[in-house]
Amino acid sequence: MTRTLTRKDWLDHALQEVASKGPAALRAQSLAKSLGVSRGSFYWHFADIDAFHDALIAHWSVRTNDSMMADILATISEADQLTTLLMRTFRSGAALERALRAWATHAPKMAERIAEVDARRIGYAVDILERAGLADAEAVAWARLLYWAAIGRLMMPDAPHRHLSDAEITGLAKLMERA
Amino acid sequence: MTRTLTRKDWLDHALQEVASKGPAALRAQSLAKSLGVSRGSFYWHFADIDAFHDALIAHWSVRTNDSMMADILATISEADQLTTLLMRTFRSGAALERALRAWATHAPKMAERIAEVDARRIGYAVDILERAGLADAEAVAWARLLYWAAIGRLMMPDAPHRHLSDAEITGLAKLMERA
DNA sequence: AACTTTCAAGACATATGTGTATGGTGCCAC
DNA sequence: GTGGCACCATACACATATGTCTTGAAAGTT
Repeated sequence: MTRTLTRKDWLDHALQEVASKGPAALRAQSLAKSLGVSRGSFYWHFADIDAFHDALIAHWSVRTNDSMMADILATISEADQLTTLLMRTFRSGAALERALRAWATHAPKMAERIAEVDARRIGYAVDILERAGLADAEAVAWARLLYWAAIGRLMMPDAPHRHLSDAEITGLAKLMERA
Repeated sequence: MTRTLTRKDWLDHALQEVASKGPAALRAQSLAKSLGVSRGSFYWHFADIDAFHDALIAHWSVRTNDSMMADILATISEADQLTTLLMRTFRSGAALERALRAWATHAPKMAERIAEVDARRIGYAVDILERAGLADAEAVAWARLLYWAAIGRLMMPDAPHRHLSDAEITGLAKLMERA
């Protein structure tokens, strides 16, 4: 029941819109219409479209990094950490991440942040694999391969297979342990 | 030196544009401008934007399926077929496929064709792995994992790593054979 | 109560997009 | 050589986008 909109309201709403309608929905007029306000509000909170995009990317970036690490570190068993990471990557905000990665293909600033997130996640996967006993080079190779597979799966268009079951994800983790 | 443009000219040019500028470049006016003609030509060759998109998707679909299969079947050694498939997927028209997959995230018709291409490629990978001696279930699991990794790698934003060397791809193929 | 700040509406200029209708130009057939 | 067809330009009506400016309402401040 907020009488007026905040900067954060605009950014949160934009994330919803891009997740469901794609990067083309990230327009001042389109967002204003779906929010039921005029663009006067938009141009009060943000200097222009570019500044808005920058703010949106930053908003998503901090939210993603925070939530992911907290979630993984909260898992009790060390053996389950890889499974948790995989699940988190395969599942979390699938539609949003899919849309943002699509956007990133032709939005360099978004691409930078995505690259940061990827590097962080892969690094964490390497840590887990090394603690599980894999040699350095092998851990890196496997971490990359598994992470690429996670992203590739995420970007696949055939919806019925998009969400892996817990069993399938656990199976992937076990498959890796055999190497 | 064609004096006038053909339907195919428009489609080929559109593929170039979407590869370099993204799905947002698939507009009649934008394409006409970059071709140095007016939209009169566009609306003579195509009924409307939707019909153009359909034609573009079909154009890409046949081109992709034709070239991929011809390329793979032309490889001599059976042992090299997996490597060829991986290379073909990792490399061929990377920018175009990246852009079209980005487009497909919010264009159902494009998503359908992408799904067809994916199914075909994965099916072919399964064949190769089975001929190499893997059991049915394992061949399917590995084919999917490797193909997802290929796509995930393709969609990664950090450019310096986008193109895998021959050695890295061969390494992936070998990594799989150990399982 | 008067004043200021915060937020949003509305009008305006301009750019870019779609789609139609009409007219023009070059080429080929006959 | 003229008639017809294929291809494209131009003009029009309309929708949607950005960004600026002016006005105004509602909340908080003093």
